[in-house]
Amino acid sequence: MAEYLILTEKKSAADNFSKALGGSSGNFDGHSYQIVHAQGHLMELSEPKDQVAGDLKERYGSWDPENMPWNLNDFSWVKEPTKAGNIRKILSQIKKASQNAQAIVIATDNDPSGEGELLAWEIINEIGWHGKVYREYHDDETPKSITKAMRNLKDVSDQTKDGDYLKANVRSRWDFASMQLTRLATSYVRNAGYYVKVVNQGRLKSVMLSMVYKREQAIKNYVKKPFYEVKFQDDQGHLYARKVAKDNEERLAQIRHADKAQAEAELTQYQSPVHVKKLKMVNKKSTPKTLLDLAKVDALLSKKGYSSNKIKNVYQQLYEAGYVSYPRTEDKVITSEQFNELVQNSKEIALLVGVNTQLLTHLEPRKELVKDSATHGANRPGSKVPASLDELGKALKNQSDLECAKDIYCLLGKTALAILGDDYLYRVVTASIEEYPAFVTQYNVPANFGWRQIYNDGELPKAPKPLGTQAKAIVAEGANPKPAKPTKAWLFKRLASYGKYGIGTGATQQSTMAELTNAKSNAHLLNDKKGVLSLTDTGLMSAVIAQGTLIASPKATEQLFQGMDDVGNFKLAPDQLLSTINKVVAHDKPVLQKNVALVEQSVGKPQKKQYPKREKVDVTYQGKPAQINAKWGEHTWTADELKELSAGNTITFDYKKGQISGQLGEKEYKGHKFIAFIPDFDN
DNA sequence: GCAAGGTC
Repeated sequence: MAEYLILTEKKSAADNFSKALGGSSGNFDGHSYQIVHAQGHLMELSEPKDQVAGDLKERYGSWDPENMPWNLNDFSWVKEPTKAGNIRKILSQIKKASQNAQAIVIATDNDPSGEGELLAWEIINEIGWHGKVYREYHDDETPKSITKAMRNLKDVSDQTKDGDYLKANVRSRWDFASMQLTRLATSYVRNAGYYVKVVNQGRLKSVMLSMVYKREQAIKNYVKKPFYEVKFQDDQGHLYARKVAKDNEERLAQIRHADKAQAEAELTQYQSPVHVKKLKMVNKKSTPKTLLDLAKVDALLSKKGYSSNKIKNVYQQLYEAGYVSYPRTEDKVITSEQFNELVQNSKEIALLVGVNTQLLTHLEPRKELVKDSATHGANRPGSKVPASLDELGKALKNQSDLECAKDIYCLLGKTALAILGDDYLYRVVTASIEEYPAFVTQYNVPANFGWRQIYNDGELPKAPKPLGTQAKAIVAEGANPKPAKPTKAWLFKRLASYGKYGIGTGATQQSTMAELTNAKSNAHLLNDKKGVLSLTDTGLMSAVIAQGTLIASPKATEQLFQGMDDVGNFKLAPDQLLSTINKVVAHDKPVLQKNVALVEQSVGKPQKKQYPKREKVDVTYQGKPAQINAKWGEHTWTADELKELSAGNTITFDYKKGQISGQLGEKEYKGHKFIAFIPDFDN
């Protein structure tokens, strides 16, 4: 009988706890223990209609705008196990193990969002545990950190006083309540006559779509404004120009002439040719960049044409086989242990990914990349190094993903090995025109490529020509820059760097990107062509209808997260923060309604035949011939199923993540009676 | 059918 039941977030964490404490059960520091693990969140909030009293079910099941905003006091906030296959089994295992324990130790990921506390308390509440609960706070999953944390347990038995739980819990309710905006947007667009599945809105999705939309508009509205500027050009081609700060419009207007003739007039004021004067040459160096996160891997490999969905799935399979490190890390650095492992495996990895081992010379950890604390460490090759790249196929369900797996491994290998390369050394040359010192030029001369020979995003810079001796005044043509096309790399960067908190976690950004760009998803709102994004028709509707709303503003997340900090510090009551979503819905509802008119401007009038006529098949119901839809949702009836249904039998078939049972019956819609498949859950 | 957050 174990005294402590140690609950970790996932299997890999349970394995690391087991290593640190000396087994999946045993004795540590005078206490007997047993380790169990969750699998991320095991519970999720029930459907809105299942959280309210009987007479309110219709209202909260409805997508009709007249039923919103919701009154959040109507909600019970009851949760149920998630739909994934083995969740109930995991829950019952944890419950069973808890029956022998004197206390539960929350040992989930220790992250400031409080998500680890939330998913632990969801489980603790679900199994009906009312005993002692402790929290340990590990910085990373090394034995040293885990044992240290396990010696410093905090009693958190009262969950209403666990600030981390409170903040994450209110976050989850706020986000859940934000689904009203999807219902509103979808209903308004449908009521205007458009055929759409769902017009998604949320504080992450809407912001992503809005960013792409605004960039698309900026490209569409771009008007090239050429300007003419006097510069000097030396006999080696280097250009000398006057330095002006970008925001110094007054000075820019003096130098950049809209009229070519003005520039030509200015040109005559200068003598030409003139002399080049070298001002200085400074030695500089740059160290390897930080390692990758999943969003960066996604953005870089999308250039090769892989979808976000494929990268997510293939990466996960490589992780499960031990070939790559944990995918959904927030870390951009690694620990010394992780660094040592990389050094040990470096030659093998280099041979696999095609890096010259002689370049691996910097075996001392650089302090900006190797820190004392990092939970999973940045994305990099795993502990298990394959004997060949083809061996990665063993990890894959589908061998056609092998090329993608190899590209992921090579990218991770090269970026990780780059931190074992020398500094990149270069010289910065500055020169000016002797007669007109305001005209300057500056360029870099690479001296030693160092780590950039191991990994460089794009081509290595070429050595520039030497400085010339003489220069001539010329009229150079320039223009206001055309906005670049929106790409995944651009979007990820904007999301991550917004405000104090960023918008969405790296892992959620990548999985949301995968959802939005997946043609099979209900939320297929973005097209992806080698990493270049564009809005689908529904995506455009979603973005257009959300203009001017709070949900599409990054400030919504910023204020929510600021409020979460206050909830975590007990400066703000959770319900106070939750009520801010009511204000968002109240503000956004009329904006969405008004914006429907803009949808017509951008995608045109709805076509007349909106809802495709469904294909019918013949059945028999109570001895009489009838017709039903050939498909139920995404399921097409087989001949056998139709036979069974016609015989009046109940059939069961696999559907999405579960099974559906039901039989034929009568249905009524708008006064019209017909025969249809009635699933059991409708009764 | 809906959110965003975990996870396989």
